[in-house]
Amino acid sequence: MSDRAKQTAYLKVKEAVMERIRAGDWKPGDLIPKEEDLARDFGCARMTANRALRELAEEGVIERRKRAGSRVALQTGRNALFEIPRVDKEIEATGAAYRYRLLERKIAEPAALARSRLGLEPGEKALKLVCLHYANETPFQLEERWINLAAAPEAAAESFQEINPNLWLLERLPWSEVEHVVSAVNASRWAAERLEVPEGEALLLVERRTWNEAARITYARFLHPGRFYSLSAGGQR
Amino acid sequence: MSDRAKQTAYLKVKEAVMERIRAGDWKPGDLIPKEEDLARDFGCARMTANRALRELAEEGVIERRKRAGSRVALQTGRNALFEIPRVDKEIEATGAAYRYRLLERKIAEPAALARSRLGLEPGEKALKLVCLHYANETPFQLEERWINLAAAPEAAAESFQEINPNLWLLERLPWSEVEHVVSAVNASRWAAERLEVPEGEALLLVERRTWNEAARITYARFLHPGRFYSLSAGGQR
DNA sequence: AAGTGGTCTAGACCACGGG
DNA sequence: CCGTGGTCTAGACCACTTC
Repeated sequence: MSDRAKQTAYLKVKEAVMERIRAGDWKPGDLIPKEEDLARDFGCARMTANRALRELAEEGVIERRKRAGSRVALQTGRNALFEIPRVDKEIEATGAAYRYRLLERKIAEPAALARSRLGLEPGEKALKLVCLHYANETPFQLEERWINLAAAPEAAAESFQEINPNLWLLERLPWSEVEHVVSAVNASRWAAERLEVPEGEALLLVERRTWNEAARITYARFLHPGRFYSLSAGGQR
Repeated sequence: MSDRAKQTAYLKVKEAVMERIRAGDWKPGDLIPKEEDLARDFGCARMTANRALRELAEEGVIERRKRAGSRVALQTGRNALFEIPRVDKEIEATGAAYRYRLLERKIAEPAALARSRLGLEPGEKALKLVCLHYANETPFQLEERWINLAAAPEAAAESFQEINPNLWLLERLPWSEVEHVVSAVNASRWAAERLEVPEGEALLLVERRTWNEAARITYARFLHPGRFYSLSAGGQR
């Protein structure tokens, strides 16, 4: 079940809020009490309530906006278990400097594979982006991404010169479903040149599809040279 | 590009610490200044420095222990959460026939890498197994596994001719922690022959470590040709 | 035993953004 | 405009761990 260790005050608040959400007292989209009220109710300082809510927001349980207050996140799913990896954070977590570069941007009809992943009809167009993510000036990830303009029309107006597509999407479109497929491929000449590895080198390919109730949002292929992912899971449940 | 937003004090501290780490001033294992000192140096409150260090610890950049101080994390790469393990029986789930074959079984001292994964001292021995898993008579997975005999002494009496090590372990030893590391490698001649693929073919390598409160149990390397993993995540929990 | 992180408080000012 | 979150402070006590 959940933590019974209600020793620290901010955890008490956090657990209590989660409990109300779990119980259905506060449903997705509902406004929850503001920090000040929570602090009063729990007899703690506002900073304590703040930390509880901040962590819940980081975990995706609630969404917060100034002036508008905190609401239970719409996506029923807990991002706590399945978070979308963020390249920039992963890289910075290793102590390396993160750099992003856009290689290509065009609006075109996707090839058959990408088209089916996005659920588009033949003839429909989408936004294609190709970009490179560097860790300390070394290519770390080559990204090939299609964005469904029907789901994210604002993308057509974004240059993606400065912000990476993943961040841009995360900030704008809530997803409710994600699928990852991981495989290994030999580097094509095209990929090898960009990743600065020998042709034929084994690359880790991660394909990701994201969608919500309304539409398929994006399909992306990430290519990584060498070692990459570390998935860890504790033994609960 | 990293954050230019040095507006907030705790981010200033965080960035500054990361910068020192990146620059190599503070190397993995090094002690970094304590909160109090950082607060003084940056002219902020200790809670502000605390938040900076707390976030760095959450991101895996540093490790903190009471009384012992904060150190630059030793492990350079990790992060990115995914899902919990999967079962080998998924071959059957695809409708293919599953077959298992033991290729090798011996008790020996593991090489350095495996030894450290199992947490053994030089000279200690462990049980090594090599086996192949087939889907419809096609090699699907090549498994190289070390079992810590201190944690699972019964394994020494099991032939593993008929039952695959994963199942055997699952039925006997409850694990509380699992770690997976996924990467891509080019097929060595040895692996290529057994998997019946060309040498140099890109293979998906999954390393798995399993342990419980008492001891490290097993370390396994799984090699897969071609496509392999499919993780999907909706909302649950 | 003592030093360090972990947390807490009761105030405060600011910035963003909904109304 | 003005309420809400975002952050900050200058103290404080506690808990854990190493010494």
